Amino acid sequence: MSPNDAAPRKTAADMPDAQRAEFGRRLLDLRRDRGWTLSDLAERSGLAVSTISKAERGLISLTYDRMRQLAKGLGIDMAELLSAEGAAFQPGSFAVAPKGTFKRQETRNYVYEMLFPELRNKAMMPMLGTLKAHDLMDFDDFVRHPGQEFLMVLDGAVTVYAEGKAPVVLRQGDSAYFDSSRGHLYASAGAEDVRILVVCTDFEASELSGDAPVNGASESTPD
Amino acid sequence: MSPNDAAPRKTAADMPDAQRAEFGRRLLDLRRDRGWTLSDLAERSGLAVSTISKAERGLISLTYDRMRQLAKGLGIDMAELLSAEGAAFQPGSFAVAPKGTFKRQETRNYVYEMLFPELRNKAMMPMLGTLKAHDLMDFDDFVRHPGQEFLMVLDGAVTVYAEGKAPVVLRQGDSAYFDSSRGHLYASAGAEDVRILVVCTDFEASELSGDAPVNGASESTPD
DNA sequence: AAACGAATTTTCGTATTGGAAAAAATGTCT
DNA sequence: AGACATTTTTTCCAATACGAAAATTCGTTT
Repeated sequence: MSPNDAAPRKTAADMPDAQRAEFGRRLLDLRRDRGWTLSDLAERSGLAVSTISKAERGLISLTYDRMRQLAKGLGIDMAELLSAEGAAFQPGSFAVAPKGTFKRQETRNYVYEMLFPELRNKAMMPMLGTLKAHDLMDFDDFVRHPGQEFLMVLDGAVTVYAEGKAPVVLRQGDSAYFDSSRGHLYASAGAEDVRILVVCTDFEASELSGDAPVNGASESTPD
Repeated sequence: MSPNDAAPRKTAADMPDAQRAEFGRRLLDLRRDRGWTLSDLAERSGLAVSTISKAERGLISLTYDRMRQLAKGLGIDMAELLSAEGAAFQPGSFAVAPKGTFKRQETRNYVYEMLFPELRNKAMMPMLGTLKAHDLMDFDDFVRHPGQEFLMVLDGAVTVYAEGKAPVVLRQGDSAYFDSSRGHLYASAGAEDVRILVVCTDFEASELSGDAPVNGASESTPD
């Protein structure tokens, strides 16, 4: 392999801007919530003024050591510094989705009916799905995503394939719970369509960020 | 100020070794728990083998971007990557609960069927419940717990009371999603029993350990 | 013990972070 | 509006992160 063929180094510039920018905004908020200037935080944390400024604007990606210094200077722990990056789930939120109220979401193997798409930053992502009988699933690519997944069969029978395990058939009322970073795939197990409920955690917002219109409106009234 | 008086740049070498080393050990444990080589994790995360190796041994301080990549590759979120060694959901977990497989859990107002009680440290707590028709609910005490809650009506009609809101009636197939620290209560809305599925986040293990007295327990005990 | 493949560590060059100082922008007061 | 102080951003250079490849170590088989 000649030098020209070397894979380009993945640079910070290749990262999605949104995540770095969100962290920066959070850092800025934490500082301003305290009424501090960049100098104040610099003194308390031991970081340079310019470094903090650049981090707040998402221009640089801080190292672990620097983040520890910042957390200490802000009087918080690392989890808090990194938690709820961006907007948090709206306190007091209450939303209702009547049957048939969802946002359609297509993936390679499934069509999902996302519930409560208007609720930002949910810890859980509930969705309904129908698996057609005799659909050919693409077994070359198990689905994987960080977090955990709960499956309940509402109607029919589904075969659940989990990487490294024998397939298992679940029927109406049965459920499964698993680490969703493990490869997994669902398929109808019988002659009829299957109706399932899936609830996932830890979805990246960008994976579900489509702004398509909601099929019907659901009440969402924070008080 | 002469150049000799300039404050020396705080280098990574000046950081306490213990914290960086601790992070490195955690990263190593996370990888080994999965039975992965450095190459495996490198592939999944997009980081170089040598970078991961150096991070595990505390030789370098990873940037935020790189840590995000690692978390994604490991199938965990940032909080878990940075959390102190504590209880974690078992990587690769996969559990099936056939209909009727649950642990009974009684609270003041409800009797729940907890699903997957054997899975420790779940991000979600799925449970089924039956609300008896004509049950008298104790309206003096809304239920509250930190986190978020998803409700789906499997059969029948339920009235959902949320503090500060008008009651809303949900029927089979309807669902609700809300901040569970907001006071809430469910009651049968009709002449027949109601079957519901509830999935909660952020439960303290102690809240569901069954240690609480069945009747007479005060829901207003601060934690 | 030797051979071999796999896994990890080391090396070295490039890219990026990080800090100090200068420049620019912003805020306050008259 | 102008003067001045404060805050933030930009600039430039040194230090360190990072990746690819080479070297070393480790594990398995004969």
